[in-house]
Amino acid sequence: MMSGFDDIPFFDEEPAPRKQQPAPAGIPATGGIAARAMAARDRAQPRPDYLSGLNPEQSEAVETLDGPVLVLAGAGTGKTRVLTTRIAHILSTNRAFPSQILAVTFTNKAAREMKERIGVLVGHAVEGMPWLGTFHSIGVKLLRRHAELVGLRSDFTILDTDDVVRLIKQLIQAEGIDDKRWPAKQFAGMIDGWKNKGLDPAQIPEGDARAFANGKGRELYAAYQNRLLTLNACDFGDLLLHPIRIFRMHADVLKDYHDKFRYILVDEYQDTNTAQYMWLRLLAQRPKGVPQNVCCVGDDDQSIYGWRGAEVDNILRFEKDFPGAKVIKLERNYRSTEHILGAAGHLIAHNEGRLGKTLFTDRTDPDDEKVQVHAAWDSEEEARAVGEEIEQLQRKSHKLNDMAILVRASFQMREFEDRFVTLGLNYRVIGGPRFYERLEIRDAMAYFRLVCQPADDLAFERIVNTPKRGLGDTTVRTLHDYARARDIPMLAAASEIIETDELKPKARKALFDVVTDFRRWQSLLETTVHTELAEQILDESGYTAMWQNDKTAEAPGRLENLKELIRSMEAFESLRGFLEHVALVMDAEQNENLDAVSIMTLHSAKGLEFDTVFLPGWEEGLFPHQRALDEGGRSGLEEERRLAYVGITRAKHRCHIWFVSNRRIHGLWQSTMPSRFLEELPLAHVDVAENEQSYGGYGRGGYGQSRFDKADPFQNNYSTPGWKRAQQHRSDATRDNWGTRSGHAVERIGYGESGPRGRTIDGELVAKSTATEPSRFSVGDRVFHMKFGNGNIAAIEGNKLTIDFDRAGQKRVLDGFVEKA
DNA sequence: TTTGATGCCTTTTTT
DNA sequence: AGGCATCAAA
Repeated sequence: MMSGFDDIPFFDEEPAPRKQQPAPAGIPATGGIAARAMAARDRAQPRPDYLSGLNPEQSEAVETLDGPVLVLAGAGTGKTRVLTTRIAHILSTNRAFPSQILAVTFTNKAAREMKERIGVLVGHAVEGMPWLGTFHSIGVKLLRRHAELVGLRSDFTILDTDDVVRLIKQLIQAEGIDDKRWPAKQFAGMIDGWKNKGLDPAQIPEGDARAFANGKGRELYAAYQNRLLTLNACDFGDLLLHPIRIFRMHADVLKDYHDKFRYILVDEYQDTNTAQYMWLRLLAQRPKGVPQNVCCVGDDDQSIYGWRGAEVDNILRFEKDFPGAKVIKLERNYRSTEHILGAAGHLIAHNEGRLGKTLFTDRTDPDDEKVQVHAAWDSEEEARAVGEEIEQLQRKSHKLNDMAILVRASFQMREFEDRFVTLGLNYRVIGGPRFYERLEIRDAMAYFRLVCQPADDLAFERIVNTPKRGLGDTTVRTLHDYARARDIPMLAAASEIIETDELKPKARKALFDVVTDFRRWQSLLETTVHTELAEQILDESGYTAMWQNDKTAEAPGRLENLKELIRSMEAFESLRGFLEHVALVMDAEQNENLDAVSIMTLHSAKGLEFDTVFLPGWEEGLFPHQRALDEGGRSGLEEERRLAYVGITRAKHRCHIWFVSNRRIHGLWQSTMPSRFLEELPLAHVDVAENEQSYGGYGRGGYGQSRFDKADPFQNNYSTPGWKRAQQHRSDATRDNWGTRSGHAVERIGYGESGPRGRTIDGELVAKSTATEPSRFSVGDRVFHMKFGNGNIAAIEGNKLTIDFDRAGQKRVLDGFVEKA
């Protein structure tokens, strides 16, 4: 949305067209004679090693150092290489010191990777780059320096989502608002949304403000911000917003950073939200005539985070924001086969409002496989068949590490996991529950936080009665009120209140012990090695013992995690340093060295590549997701399509797409239609894979007429009444009409003899949601099926029957297709 | 405090 | 459907 920027005075100032002007002192001359001289010097010298091997566009992106540059880097076009080489180039031409480069990424992973790769190019110099990091980590660094300008102390705490929700809940209750009707979590989401847009409580739209808690939205938001200040705390959004405030209100501070950052680079620019954009504009802005050496790299076709506030618009209007910007497109792809690029390119061409790139590759290998589209009866069969293919590849000595299953929604993962467990296939789920989000880790962290930052009331409340110390709600409430009345932190309140007789003797004693413990730990903070102190805290507090005495199945794992936590502290110098790391880096490294298939969502796959990629679940309603359609309309659909594009372009050599005709969603069996994206794939690069083993020998005419003898399953599915109806709403007939093809069956890289028992076809999309009705059959019944003949029912699941057919073997069919024999 | 019941939600995720 | 979280009651 456009909200926000236009009323920011600072941005209204149109930068003048760039013209040659003497550079102010302290900034290297970048135009005119000096520049030409430098360019001449550069030419005179042999091209440095790191520049060789770049294609012309990449070179241009690396060597255009003056003025704004937008690099539109398609998938697999060497984006990271350009970024890292550009930095190396800046450093080795002495344009700037390492500390004068601001390089921003979105994730810690990306930052880490960039640092490593720059290290390879320039060696130790990378260590002198303190301003390479995520928006948030750089934000923290800025804020620690200037905290007092926004009313914080520099040792402020960073709250994570969980803390924020609990805090908001308290505020809602304090206002006397029903927290059932107005969930804290929802409000936390709203605040997050506002902060993504860079809005203060005073700036939020009236409508938004009224939408929550009978119009108290604005007051609550303001109360929340106040509470954060008293707690000396920040949420993630503040890590961006506070620096923005500081830059706006203190021109001298901003000027310092303008002088400092000679070069600014931003990765994944298409993912920036409004707040990040404002932050960046403030830093990149220069006095008129001074070049804005800002280089943003991104791909509008890979913008998949609109739902969390990313503004594709930021990348689309770069040239307006930075007049005179040079736009460089990287379209030469080094990752995928022509078929994969062809399929992806054709798909994404259905989006409007693109900057327009077409990936190409020189490689043409007749052996390259087209993108394969497969059909399956249901998700179970889908998982089984994918498992088969993986084993097949494995037998041809492909590494599991080179394969990935990319799903739209995480509930799809389970089916694959189940199957792989059965097969004994190693797999790795990426993006599951995070280490630092585990209960025991958060508890332990709360102890550490409170030792380092006694004002951290959230931490205090979290652990004051963990393990159980008889300090229940009543006591905590009393303490809370006491602290609030005097405007002091709860730990401080605790040490006061135990001197009084406000509490019952039992609670008083327990609280006394807690206070004493924390005093002792605090006194050890400077003198004891932090890992030892941490261990000591967990032991003396009784926290370790609590889990040791716990006989539930998870307890040993939790203890193990605590050990792991202590171990991971070793890499840090102090408890404080560790806390900061955890606040910002919520992920823990996974165990590498294991050959395993990766299972993850399409979102978490961005930036990765695999030899073989499986894309299951391409069905209307799931992908594109119904909710994206309902809530996002056309742009929602386009974002889904970009997601599909991201999925396909992850593949280097093989890309296998699946759809099923029946899927269980929220416990109900639903018949599904193939995704419209399938229809948007170009015939030239896609094959419809047909399982040669389909029901044990159809095709040899074993079981009478099957419509599949005449046409592929797509024609069947696609000529369903429902599908046709769906088509009518689409204006232009699609260019790729599967229906024009007849009888095409792709030679599968075969399922061997041990392959799946065969696809139960029956594409008729008539499977009504009959699952709730009791089946009219029972196990053991003798039944007749039009195609498979006679058989006995082996099992019943809702309206799905597993039947042992006399001639066709075991199949699963819908009960609508059989009758009692 | 622990247990049992009830109600709710169910796309994607970073920091 | 089912899993989880929260809530009320013992």
